[in-house]
Amino acid sequence: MKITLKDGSVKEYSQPMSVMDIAMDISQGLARAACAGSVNGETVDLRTVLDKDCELSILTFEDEAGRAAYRHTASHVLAEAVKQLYPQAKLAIGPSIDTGYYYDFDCESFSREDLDKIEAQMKKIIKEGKELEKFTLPREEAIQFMEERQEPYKVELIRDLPKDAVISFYRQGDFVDLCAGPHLMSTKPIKAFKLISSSGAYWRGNEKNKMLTRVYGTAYTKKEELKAYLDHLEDIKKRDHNKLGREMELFTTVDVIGQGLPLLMPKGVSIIQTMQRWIEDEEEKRGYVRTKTPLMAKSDLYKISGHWDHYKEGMFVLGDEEKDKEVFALRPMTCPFQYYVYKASQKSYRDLPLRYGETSTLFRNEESGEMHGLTRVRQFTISEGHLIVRPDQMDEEFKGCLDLARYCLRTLGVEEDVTYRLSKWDPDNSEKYIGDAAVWEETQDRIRKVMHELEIPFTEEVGEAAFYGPKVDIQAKNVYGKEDTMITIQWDALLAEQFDMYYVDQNGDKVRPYIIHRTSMGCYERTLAWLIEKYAGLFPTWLCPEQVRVLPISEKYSDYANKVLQQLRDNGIKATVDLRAEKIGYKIRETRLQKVPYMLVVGQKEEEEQKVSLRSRYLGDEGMKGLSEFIDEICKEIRTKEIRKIEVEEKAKS
RNA sequence: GCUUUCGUGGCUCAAUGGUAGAGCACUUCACUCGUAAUGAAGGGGUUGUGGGUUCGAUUCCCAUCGAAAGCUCCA
Repeated sequence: MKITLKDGSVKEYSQPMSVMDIAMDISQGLARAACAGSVNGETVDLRTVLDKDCELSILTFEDEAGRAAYRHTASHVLAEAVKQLYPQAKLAIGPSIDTGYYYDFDCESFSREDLDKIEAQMKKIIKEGKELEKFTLPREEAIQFMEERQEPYKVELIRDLPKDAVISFYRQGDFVDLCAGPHLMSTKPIKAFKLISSSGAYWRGNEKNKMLTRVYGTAYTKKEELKAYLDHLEDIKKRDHNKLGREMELFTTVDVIGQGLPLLMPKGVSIIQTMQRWIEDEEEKRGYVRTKTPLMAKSDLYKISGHWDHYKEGMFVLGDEEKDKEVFALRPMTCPFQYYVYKASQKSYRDLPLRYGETSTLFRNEESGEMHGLTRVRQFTISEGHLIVRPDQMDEEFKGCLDLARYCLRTLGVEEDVTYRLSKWDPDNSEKYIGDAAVWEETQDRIRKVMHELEIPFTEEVGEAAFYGPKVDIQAKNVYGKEDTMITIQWDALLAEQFDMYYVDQNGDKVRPYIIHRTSMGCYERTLAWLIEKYAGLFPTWLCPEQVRVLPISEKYSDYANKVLQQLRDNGIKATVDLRAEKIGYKIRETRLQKVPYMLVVGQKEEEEQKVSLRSRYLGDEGMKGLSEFIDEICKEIRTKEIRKIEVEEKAKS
């Protein structure tokens, strides 16, 4: 048999060989690093015996699938340790994940001390360096085997496997786990691992099921890599918007005001205001008209829209249908309000497309565990818009929305940080949606076509659509890797019917328009959170709540400092002055810590020459300069929304 | 909503079943200063809230509100 290796070389063997044997034949080093194999592109266990010609790569920790096998074995070590320390614990599942692995147990929850004990036990197990042995059992025997071992979750998993599936197990010493693999040959190579945390998780991810205890861990081949990862976890906490945003006085929360109701403070408002003005102006350039519609409506409206049936528990309802003549609800979206703006007069095909925009405050009654900083809140403001278009204009208008969204992302400097997702309906769950299958398939095809034409890479996700249509969601990850929707563009061929919207075509017939629901940028609160984390608080100058601070050397130069300040403000620059009787070093330190991009130091020299000494976070001390020259430069930077690279090292805050 | 953890001056944190302490910040005074912390003095907490146990609770128990991580959810 001929084995073609990654580098193109060919090995010939006269008898069947396991992947591990081949690795050993190539080199001892490779055999030591081997985690799994890849045969004709398919990941296999090191124990897999090859008997036909094929292409083989030996996967190590450097390969994604190899890393997964390595960490999966670490999760088995975790499970073995838990079973040794807590024999009554029942095993559920324990896969590898991006950042490591986890294992779910049905048992008492673990404290940090418990995790430390488990870690120590894992060390012992690894030191013993037990071999992992793979074996398979027929279905009935597999069930019986796990029943004898009193593992009800494993029994359930086996019962759900296809009838003809080969059921494999891995054994290390006394510990046996149902597992498809692949795994390392022994527990010995696991060099650097750490249990990160413990939390609850529902069995099979269903909240109706029992809550199990999940232990998260990670594992690396080198101690330094593990340390680097743990340091990274500490580091990202510093950019966490929920911490940094409060520290920088962008927002705060107050117990008595309520969950999910952050208070935006002056600096936070400044950033949001800047973005809002920019977006509103940009939309106007692109032919949008603006509406301003009520924050609440009678229940009747939501009954027409379908929200009363599909989304009532997510709304803040004012009043009681049993007792009150009128029941109101705070709006969770703007759609129907703008539809009634459309319906206020009769429309011709010549009027379309109509692009309505509104800076719209919405209310959603999220469950108490869902709220988070500025990213999941109960009241938020969004650059919401609805385009009422003729069916034949739909593709072009949809493209226009994507173009606007991408312009916004580009300008904010986050274009590279997003992924695009086509969110489709779930045909197996059709009662969650309105309209029939044909409409859904057609609109999904048309969105796909648009995305291909624009050459935007995207993934597809079943069951993520709105109840009235499929959509393109633009997703971003926060510092912890958790994904959120930043921008959404939704294709709606159905709601016009619900609201009896129409236009009159060339023939004088009434025709249903299509609707695009879209945001040009995510909600302002969430976008602010995203930018805080993206820039670690060092926002591009045009977004900074304070762009320049004037620092007089002593109180003697207050008058000149005030004069400089006034000129900056006259030019629309967000500037302040620090007139306190402090030393210049102190004022500079404070200004840097508050992340103000530019400082203008003024003293005797500057006053005599009518200049300023510039110090920026970009280049540090830049020396004396004419004030108008500086104003020209910064105004240009602000006008072009430039994202300047920060060259000056931030000194640690001690 | 569920599991776990947490809640001490504006912020970061310390402490003990026996009348709460530090640093930063704040206020006042002195210094009038040249590129990351000038010095001194002072004010500020019924330890999230409400109960209970106890001679005594900030510490132990219960409830409640809020926060963090994860799960579920996100029209």
